[in-house]
Formats: sequence, C-alpha cells, structure tokens
Amino acid sequence: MPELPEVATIVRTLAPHVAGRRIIDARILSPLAAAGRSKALAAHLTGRLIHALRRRGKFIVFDLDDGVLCVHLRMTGKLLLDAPPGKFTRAILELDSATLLFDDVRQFGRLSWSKALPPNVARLGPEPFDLVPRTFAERLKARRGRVKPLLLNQAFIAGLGNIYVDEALFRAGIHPRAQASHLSKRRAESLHAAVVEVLAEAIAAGGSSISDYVDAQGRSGGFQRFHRVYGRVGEPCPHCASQIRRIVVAQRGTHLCPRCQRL
DNA sequence: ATCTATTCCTGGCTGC
DNA sequence: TGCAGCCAGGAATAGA
Repeated sequence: MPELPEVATIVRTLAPHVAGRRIIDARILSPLAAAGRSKALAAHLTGRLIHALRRRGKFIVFDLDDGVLCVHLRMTGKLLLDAPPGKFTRAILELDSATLLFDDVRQFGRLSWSKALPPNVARLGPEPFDLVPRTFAERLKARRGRVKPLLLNQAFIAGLGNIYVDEALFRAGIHPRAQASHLSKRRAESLHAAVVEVLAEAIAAGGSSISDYVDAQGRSGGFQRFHRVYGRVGEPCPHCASQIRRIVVAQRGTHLCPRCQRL
C-alpha cells in the first residue's frame, strides 16, 4: 500500500526518466482508472511535455506544459517503467523515450488531468517534513478526535497511511485511541519525531512491500523487515516482549503493544 | 467538527 | 479440488 515513503521512492526512481519527456500517446485500458473519463484523459495527455514530477501527500503529480496529471495509487496501483503490459495494466503512457504503465489489480487507483492542482490535492494538510514539532503539537491540541484517525486524515497531515501511523504511534508509546488534545506537549512532540523518523527510515529502505508495492523499476522495498508492530500480531514487542495485538480503530486494522501503548 | 457506516474492487485466504 | 464468504484498505460520501 503506497504511503508517503513508497510514493517518494516511486517519484525518485521515475523522475529522471520522465522529466523533460513528451507523452506521444496515452491509452486508457480501464475506464475506472480515469474515473469514467478515459477519452478526455487520453486527449488531454497526448502530446504533452512533462516538465517535472513531484510528490504531494500520497499523490504523484506530473507537471505538464498544459495542466497537471495527478496519480493516486491507493492500494495496489503501480507506475512501471518499460515493463511488459499484463492482465492488470490499466493505462499506458507512451513517452518519446520510454513506456510508462499504470498497473492496478484492485482498480482503486486513479489518474486525473486538470488545468491546475485539483481540490483534493490542493486541500491536503502539511507535509510531515515541513512541520516543526511545536506546530504539530499545536495542531494536535486543537483537535477533538482520537489520535489515529487524525493522523490518517490527509487534511491534518499529508502522506501517512495505516502502516506508518501504527509504527509511529508505537515508537512514541501512544495508544491509537488516545484523545489528540489530551497529549502533553512533550508527548505530542515525541509523536512528531516518531513520524518523521519512521518516514525517513522507510524512505531510506525504499518503502515497505507488504503484498504489491514495487517502485518504478519493479523493485520491492525493504522496510517491512523493520516494522515493529504492523503485521506482527502475536510476535513479541521489541521493547517489552508482550504480544503485539490487533484491534480495530476507526474501521482500520490497528497494531499495537498493549503494554507500551496504554490509554 | 467529529463520529460511524458504506461504497468501491478483486486476489488471496479460510473453512467446509 | 471447489466454492462460498470474507478480508485488506484510502478516500469519498452520507447521515447522525
């Protein structure tokens, strides 16, 4: 599941091959990939020059000579460079120098063209690396809900998903159901430090590959080996050796150490 | 603002 | 081996 570190890795591996290149042809094979606007999407993309590629939250943004292409991979989406098309190829962008495939088994991922950054991207919250600890703590203090759903809320902070929220909360020793506004300044700042730390480590490891994720060159990430709670139900907590448990918070599978993360 | 529930989608898993 | 039923999950959406 591509979250910030996975998207960052994809952008890093893809950018040198697409920046400055032209889209010669765009074929949308599945209407779902373009949210039912296949023809319009193909027409908007064909002939466009790609100025730059960047990440915003979990979105991959192609800055074009006319408009922007925003890609969200959701669960199983992939952008693959010079790979053979397969059963799950949903779109093909033929560049002047390479072929870019959008593969997506579950078809939750979306490609969209717009003249300017679309509202769902424009209204994303701050990037984790741009936030200073004090601001993060103040933002937490001002909210009512529980901390996990807040961290998953892309308008509160952009780029975190289920894996890194669970990992960051574990590192900070905070229960996912803790009230955000009740966290002390010290605890809130340590949560910010945990978020930044786990994201940086994951980026350095090329992201986490649980089932589907690979970068633009088809390479798996390595950070799943360093997950401390995510997907480790029943295993000993690396800190206190209690069994890692799975609970449900805001309809999300949530992994935690019941001893290190008390309510 | 914040909560819950629902929808989307399908490979892979469990259990019979 | 086959098949039904369920699960995973990000984001949008509806309704409380």
